[in-house]
Amino acid sequence: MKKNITIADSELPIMKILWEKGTLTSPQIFENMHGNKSTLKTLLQRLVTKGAVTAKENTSRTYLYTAAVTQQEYINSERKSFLQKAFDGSAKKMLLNFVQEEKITKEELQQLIDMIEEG
Amino acid sequence: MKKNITIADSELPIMKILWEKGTLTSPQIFENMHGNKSTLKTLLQRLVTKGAVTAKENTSRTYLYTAAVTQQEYINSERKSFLQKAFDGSAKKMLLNFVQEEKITKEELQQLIDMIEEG
DNA sequence: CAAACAAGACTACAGTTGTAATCTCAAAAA
DNA sequence: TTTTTGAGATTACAACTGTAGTCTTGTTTG
Repeated sequence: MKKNITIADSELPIMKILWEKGTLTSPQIFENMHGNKSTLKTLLQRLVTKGAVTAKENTSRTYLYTAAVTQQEYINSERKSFLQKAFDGSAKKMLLNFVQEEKITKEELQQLIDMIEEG
Repeated sequence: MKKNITIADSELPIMKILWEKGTLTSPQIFENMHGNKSTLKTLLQRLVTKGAVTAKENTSRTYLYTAAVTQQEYINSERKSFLQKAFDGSAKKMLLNFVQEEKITKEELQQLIDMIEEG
């Protein structure tokens, strides 16, 4: 059974950097970010503990950090959770709602259809 | 400034019943649900404390509960949060992802366009 | 009226989250 | 070599969550 790794909102910025840049040392991660260093260290630590990020020994006393959960896995998990909570799991209901709330235009829908047809 | 009321996952089933049925007593809420009664009481209590549900005195010692946050408000809040976390706030990116992941078909997109055109 | 019932109030408790300070100690700098 | 630095480890702590038990007391039942 695969354990369900949850990425907290505060931890997400770190994941985004790792998804974008690949493998980095902690200073490299942090220089791409704002916020209190101590807090960031804690969040990175937690991600490692959870298994969302792997830490491979680099020089003694430092590590190279890499995302162990892919962005698509994260998105899939968030999508499922969102659809379930707000639309009983139905992507169709959601779409309808987005259209009604005007978060999506007819033009955008048409572009997608065109995209699909082009393959 | 409006306070940001957060509805926890465990509390959502109660909200869903209130959204569906309107105003109910706690026994009426609970008879529509599964789960430990004591836990449900706690969750209902928390919803009242948060202001997500209002409790109007009924007979002495009992209340009538009503959702104070609408389902659409909840959905909007979840939508914003989901789009932000997974797609930098872009509904378009999300749609593209759904199409790629085959959560939405060309036919469904076409139906929506037709719906918009009919008004 | 006495006993049982139960809605709501109060208490409990561990895990997660957001936020951050302090401690350790090897490596870099002076 | 002595000092400084800083990555990582450890500790802190309150709010929120998930889950559930106990206490109070008015109401219902026998």
